[in-house]
Amino acid sequence: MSNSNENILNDLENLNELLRVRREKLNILRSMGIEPYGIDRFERTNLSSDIKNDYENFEGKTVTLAGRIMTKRSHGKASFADIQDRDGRIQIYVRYDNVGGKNYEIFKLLDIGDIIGVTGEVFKTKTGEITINVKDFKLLCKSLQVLPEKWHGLKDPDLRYRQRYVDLIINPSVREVFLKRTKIIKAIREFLDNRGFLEVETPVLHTIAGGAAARPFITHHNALDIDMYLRIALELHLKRLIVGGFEKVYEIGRVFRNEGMDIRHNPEFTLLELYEAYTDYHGMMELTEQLFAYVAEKVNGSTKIIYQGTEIDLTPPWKRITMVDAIKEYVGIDFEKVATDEEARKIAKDLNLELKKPDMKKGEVIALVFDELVEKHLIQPTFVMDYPVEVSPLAKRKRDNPAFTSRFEAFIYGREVANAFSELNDPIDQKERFLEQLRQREAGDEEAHMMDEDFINALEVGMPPTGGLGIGVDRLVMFMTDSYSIRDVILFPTMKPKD
RNA sequence: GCGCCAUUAGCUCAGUUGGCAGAGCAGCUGACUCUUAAUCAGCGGGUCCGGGGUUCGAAUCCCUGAUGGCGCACCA
Repeated sequence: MSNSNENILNDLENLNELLRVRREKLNILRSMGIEPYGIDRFERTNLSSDIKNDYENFEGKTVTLAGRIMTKRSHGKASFADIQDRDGRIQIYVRYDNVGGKNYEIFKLLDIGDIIGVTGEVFKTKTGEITINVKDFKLLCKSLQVLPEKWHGLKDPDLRYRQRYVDLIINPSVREVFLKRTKIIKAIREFLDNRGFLEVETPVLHTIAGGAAARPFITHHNALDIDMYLRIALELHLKRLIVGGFEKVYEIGRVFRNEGMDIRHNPEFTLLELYEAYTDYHGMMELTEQLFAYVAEKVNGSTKIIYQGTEIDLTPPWKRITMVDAIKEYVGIDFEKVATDEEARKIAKDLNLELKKPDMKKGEVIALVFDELVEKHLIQPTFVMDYPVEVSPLAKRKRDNPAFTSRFEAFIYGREVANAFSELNDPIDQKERFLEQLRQREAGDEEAHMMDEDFINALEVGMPPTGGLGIGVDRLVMFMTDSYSIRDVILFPTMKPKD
């Protein structure tokens, strides 16, 4: 302990001047009998916002507040400062007359970034600023780092993400986004709880990474000496719970996909999945549009939002169109008239689309054409229904057309925001589809689904007709907060270490 | 993974044709008891992202590496 203190002192000369000065002040304060990290507990009577929002009631009253010093303006024997607590900033006024000579000297040693508690009387300065006339103050924490400057704040994205704590101190709009994120998640829970859904928790560590097509992160369990996967979806466990008789379940949880990163993808992200027995994907469409409308109304006060300058109307009901009709509408090609895989592949080539593999099936070509040429047009909320069975290994086939499934994805601003289907509950069909995925895996598709024998067993026990829905919570938050990048709605986005 | 761009004081940014490293804020010293981008006077502060190279001379040009941003690819 004393050794490390000496080391810190010995290092003073190697420190940048600004940092050295702060450590020197720390020592001076200690020599004056102030221990800057010595206070365990500080009782406040109010937050800054209490006083600012209700000045008439507080005028002349004595209050105790605490917060971080954000600006300091000293005028000889009187000083002003702004302190920031969780609800905002308020000005304090510290006079030599009021606090005494020694305390005034201590106050002069305080820096922007230090955290103090103050007690004093509420008044308005002659320029009209609501202010605390400080009678007594305590240093609660000395800051040894320098905060970014008051005009331009912290802009460097690298620093903002790596030192989010500084970003949150300096940039009020960042704090607003994350407060809203919390409100959104709370609103989702309210919405689902009110409809009788049961919130559950399922494993994050999987021995089979199922429920989605994605590359998983691999980790290792030492005691069992087996590799495990971080989950890529919640789906297969939640459906086991439907088999188990819960009937309406949801989970809001972190999933992990070992893929590229960009403005819409973070390696770990928050997924909402819900399953409801005895309904189908039409029920899920209704639920999806109601959920979005509820959340928007709750956090923004309107079902209309502006995203990156575009007004988006989330008011139900949303447009519904089948994938084949959407392609007909936006590309002018009618896949109902396409009979063979060869014919479908020729269409893709004529459209200058690159086939991901030489033997692509018709359904895969339909999905490709949709992804490449239709998705980006779907700005207003749109349900795209009836996905090809080849790209939907967990969805129920349409009885009148088994090449397609009772599945939809919802699109807003050209982005997928929800994925849902009538859940496949035929264990034999499910097993065949897993086997087909395995064949693709053998052929080199690392993202093909894995076989999950126990899930097949659950389906053999019997799952009622069920509708299931997945929503990317981060993307929902992006829309509600008008955020350009997913990193702006994740407190600590994944960053590569420096060096 | 590929391409483009960025990286200069704690922060935000200038830096011309390759010729002494700059400003504002922050900091320090002094003055100032209702200021609020406080003011006034003075002072200090640099691994110009790292490593190589070209050159009499490199923040500036070339090569290479790191991190970040954007776009593309990947992501049904």
